[in-house]
Amino acid sequence: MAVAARREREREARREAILDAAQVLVASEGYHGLRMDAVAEAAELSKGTLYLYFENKDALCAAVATRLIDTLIPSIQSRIANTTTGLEAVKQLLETYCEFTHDKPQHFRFALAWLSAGERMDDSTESFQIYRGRVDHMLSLVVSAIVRGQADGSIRKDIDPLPQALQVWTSFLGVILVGLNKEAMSQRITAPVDLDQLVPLHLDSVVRALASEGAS
Amino acid sequence: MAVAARREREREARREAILDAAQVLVASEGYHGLRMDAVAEAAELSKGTLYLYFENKDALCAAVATRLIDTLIPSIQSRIANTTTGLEAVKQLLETYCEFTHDKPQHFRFALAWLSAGERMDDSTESFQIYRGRVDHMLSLVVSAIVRGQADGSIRKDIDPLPQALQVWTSFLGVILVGLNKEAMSQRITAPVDLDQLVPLHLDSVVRALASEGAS
DNA sequence: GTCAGTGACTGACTGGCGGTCAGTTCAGTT
DNA sequence: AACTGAACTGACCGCCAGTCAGTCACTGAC
Repeated sequence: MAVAARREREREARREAILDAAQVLVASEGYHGLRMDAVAEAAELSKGTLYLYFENKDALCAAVATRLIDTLIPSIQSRIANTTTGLEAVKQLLETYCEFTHDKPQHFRFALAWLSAGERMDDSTESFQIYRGRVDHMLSLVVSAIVRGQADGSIRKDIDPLPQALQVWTSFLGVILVGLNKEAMSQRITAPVDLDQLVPLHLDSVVRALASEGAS
Repeated sequence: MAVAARREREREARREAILDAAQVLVASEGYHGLRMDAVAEAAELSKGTLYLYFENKDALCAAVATRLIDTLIPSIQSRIANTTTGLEAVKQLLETYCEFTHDKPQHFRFALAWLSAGERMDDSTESFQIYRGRVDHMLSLVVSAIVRGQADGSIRKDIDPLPQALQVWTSFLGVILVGLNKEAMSQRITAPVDLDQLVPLHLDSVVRALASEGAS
């Protein structure tokens, strides 16, 4: 039955088409602005069809986020490969992360910040489990960079890599979250601050906190 | 006309009653779980009446958040007053902040994290402007602690207080955000990490990054 | 060639919720 | 007693995620 194989391919193509449509819309409208009707319209399908491919809106969003992270991880890995110390690797990792968020702010605000969203989100779907796997993977990159830094002496040895990696990650998240929606933030904070300088500032803080005493 | 004065008091009391009801509900249901019908029910009013006191749901939420922050600020100020250095003040400030979030996680997750919410929120209401004022105030406490630390030598002099205060604040936000909903996070991250240790870890990082070279 | 089976797709519909507004109530005024 | 207006009400509206009974196109068996 070559038919079944073709059907499978076609199905996968449809799924990708839906993801394409959703990705464009999520960038322009944000998560809450994303309408399933609009996705259906953009994908030239009826709304009901979307639900044959994704359990619900959150599952669709998780799949979009997963695809986005999948473009980020290889970049990070290649950047890390060219570093001489673990501390440098952490720095490169975060910088790559930043460049991506700078390129496609809406996408990554969504893909990464979503994780920390306080509000209810359906995390029971298969799509979400896959997304979770990607996040775990990114976190593991931070952990191994720290471990490597401890081995080569660039990072303090009195820290526990896993919790520290989470600290680095989550604090970065906060900075990115605020830095990404400058327009809204400048409405919400009176202080005349250029939010673009926030990220390098934080990067510097993280490096200072991780570096071994003697390191430059 | 003593009548007008009494009316004004009664009106204020109603407003407070609505806020009481909303505060309880926002703690148990979160922002998205908060239903205006439920608030009306809890306040023993009809839904329409809520809109005589608050322009919309976001304005109501901003007012709740403002009240919560108003309980936090005095505590922070008294804690700061008893410190010997600016660096110590920053530390105490963040710790106080933490204790409050630990006591009433749902409340402060809402009150503080809300600011950084990526999603659209009506920030045009008067209630929101007042809320914004409180956030500015909290931020200014961080700024002055840093300035003080630079004066007394406990904090590095090569940093710009305002952006650095924002960096401290926003990175803390990220950590708090994740740390607060441990249950959900443990669903979203496979790593076996005790999220409670995240906050002290971050506190330590912040202090290390701010401290002048020679300081202990 | 036909026809029953199968999977893809559709769009009208439901239910939940934020927000509205014409109408009711009643303390206070004249 | 008649009037005024502020407080309050709840039925109603529009929007949107999610559903489901029904249609359509293709396939493989006979």
